[in-house]
Amino acid sequence: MCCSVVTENGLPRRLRTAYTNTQLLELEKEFHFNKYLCRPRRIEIAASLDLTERQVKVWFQNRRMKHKRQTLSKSGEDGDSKDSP
Amino acid sequence: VMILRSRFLDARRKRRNFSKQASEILNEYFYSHLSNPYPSEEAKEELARKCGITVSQVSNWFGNKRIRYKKNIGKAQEEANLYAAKKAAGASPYSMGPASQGTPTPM
DNA sequence: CGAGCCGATCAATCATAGGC
DNA sequence: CGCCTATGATTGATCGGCTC
Repeated sequence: MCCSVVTENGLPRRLRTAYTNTQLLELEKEFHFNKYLCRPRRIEIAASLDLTERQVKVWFQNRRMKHKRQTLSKSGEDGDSKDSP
Repeated sequence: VMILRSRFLDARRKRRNFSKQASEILNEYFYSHLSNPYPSEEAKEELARKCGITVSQVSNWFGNKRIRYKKNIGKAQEEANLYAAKKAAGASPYSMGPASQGTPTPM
């Protein structure tokens, strides 16, 4: 539905749309504001960035996962024996 | 598409290939579990320790390996399979004991 | 019953390392 | 030295399972 599963010859082909820097910048900005979006806000953002609600929803989910992972690695490693910038 | 991809200079991908030993360990596990190359979280942690890399890196490695292996099948993959099977038989890697990680032989 | 979230994975792509 | 392939990392999107 969202991404044309181009069945050019019977082979499903999902396309990974490349978001523009502007879209990513706005999404990041919003994410810093809230980690979770309410429906109205999602609709608003989707419209302003020309993305579907689903894409915005998925972007936030992936972003949360990424955030969790980064947080985990930063505090997850105890007195390891490594550098420290 | 070439003008807008700097990604604000992501401090990304300053990668370094894994050590030969780490690759050996990962490949041995992969080929000895070809029917289900999906290590559990615990197995990933153990592999990560043995390889001296992070669990995320282990996940990345398996993700890449599965896809790239699938994209070949019938190539040197067969050979790699034999190579791994031979090693598994010759040496005594793991092949079990997910909970018993007593790894007295780091190499 | 359906919507959103999480965790894992897929799949395509980016960017660099390494071999020739 | 440049070119080409191998390889690690990133990320848009999907899948199954769970919660509400």
